[in-house]
Amino acid sequence: MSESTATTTPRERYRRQVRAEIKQRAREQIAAAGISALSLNKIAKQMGLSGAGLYRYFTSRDELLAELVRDAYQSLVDTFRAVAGRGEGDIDGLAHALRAWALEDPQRYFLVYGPPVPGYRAPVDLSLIMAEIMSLVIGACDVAPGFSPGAPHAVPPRSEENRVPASSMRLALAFWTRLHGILSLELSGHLSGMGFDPAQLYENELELLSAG
Amino acid sequence: MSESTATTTPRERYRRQVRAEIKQRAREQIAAAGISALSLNKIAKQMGLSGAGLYRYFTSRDELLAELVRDAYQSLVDTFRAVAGRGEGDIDGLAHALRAWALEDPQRYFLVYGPPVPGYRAPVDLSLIMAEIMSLVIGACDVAPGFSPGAPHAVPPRSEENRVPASSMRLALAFWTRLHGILSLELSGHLSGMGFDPAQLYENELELLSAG
DNA sequence: TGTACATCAGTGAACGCGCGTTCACTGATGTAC
DNA sequence: TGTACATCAGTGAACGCGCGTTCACTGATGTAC
Repeated sequence: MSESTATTTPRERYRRQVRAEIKQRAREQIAAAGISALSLNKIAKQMGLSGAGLYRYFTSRDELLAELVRDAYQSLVDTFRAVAGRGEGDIDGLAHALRAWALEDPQRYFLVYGPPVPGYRAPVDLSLIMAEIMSLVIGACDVAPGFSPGAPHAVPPRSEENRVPASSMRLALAFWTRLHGILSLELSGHLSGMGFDPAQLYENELELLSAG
Repeated sequence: MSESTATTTPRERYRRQVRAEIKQRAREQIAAAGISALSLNKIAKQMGLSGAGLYRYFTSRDELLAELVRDAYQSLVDTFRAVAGRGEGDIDGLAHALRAWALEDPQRYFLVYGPPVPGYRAPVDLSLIMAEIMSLVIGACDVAPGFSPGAPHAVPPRSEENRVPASSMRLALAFWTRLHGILSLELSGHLSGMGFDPAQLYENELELLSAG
């Protein structure tokens, strides 16, 4: 009645809702048994739909999978943006957000940083999201205290063409590779049973990065 | 005739040869399209066998896959052993061997360090191999020059019970996580197109590790 | 050296299965006048 | 408010496919005496 301010019709709302539920079930399947276990028919069955019904919402399994990957990227950039918006977009803030994001859903992490399907080409908008992620990281490293992780003859990226100082770029790379090193080993189970806490290891590396 | 010194019968030799070829084709399939593309029937077809014929050599697809994983682990420990045997088993030697091993066959790398199948339990002998790999790394870090990657309140593994100094352990962990960080990002394509050379980045981190 | 038997590689047909996807359709919901 | 039409969610049957795996079998290779 007086809810004419809604920009979406009931049908649109319903559609979005069903799409969301499909993706949710898909994520659960992937979390439970890996990407190859993703099955449209199983999702339909879980939702009480016929298998064919799903094709009202996704034109193919590949499209669904592509959207899951997209969402995974998007959720990381959203997380980083939120942290930055709260004024906590420094090295520490981003690092803790990254770890929380990774642990919250390991399969989502691997959707982004796991082994690529050989021959798969990431669409352009994904590259843009990745670029934004990196630029947030570089921004955090830009205002960080002096840090020199490189040896004298280190070869940083040629940065004369953009305005990122070489030292910031080096710090950003160290940030990114070191933290992902811990996360990827931890999430693939290669740090467990070694008698120490991965979280502490993470904090260790983080302190080194924050205050060279 | 006079070749009675051979400990293997011709049949055994042939068997080993065919098994090796099956595994080789399997590796090629995985390298070309990922683990899920591994198909016994396709392998058989490639070799001019009927699909059923393969079951003389592997009792199931899972057994084949398990052997590939085993071989992957084994090839890394063999590589490390060889380097150590040549007297180059220091931090530098192991690091370069690790990188060469990873780049030589990225899918093999992911077989070991990629996303685990949720619910899969590694057999005991794999744990032993992993332990040997880590002990070679720790050994290299043991004789390395003084290094303190940890902040004052770092929490290294409790090492009173074994004989690995805490500082060696800390160095070994930094070695392992930092190098894998670069490798896993590089192999999943997340360092490309950023205008710098991953190999140089690797050398940078390595120098930091070798000479704190 | 020759014969009798056991071992083993490999075949071909068949199994059930679950998959993604298409198609013609029904019935409910929304829209225009 | 009522009628005529268009839109769209969802069904059910069917498609071809490739998969892993089993089974009874043939024929070649090795072994024992």
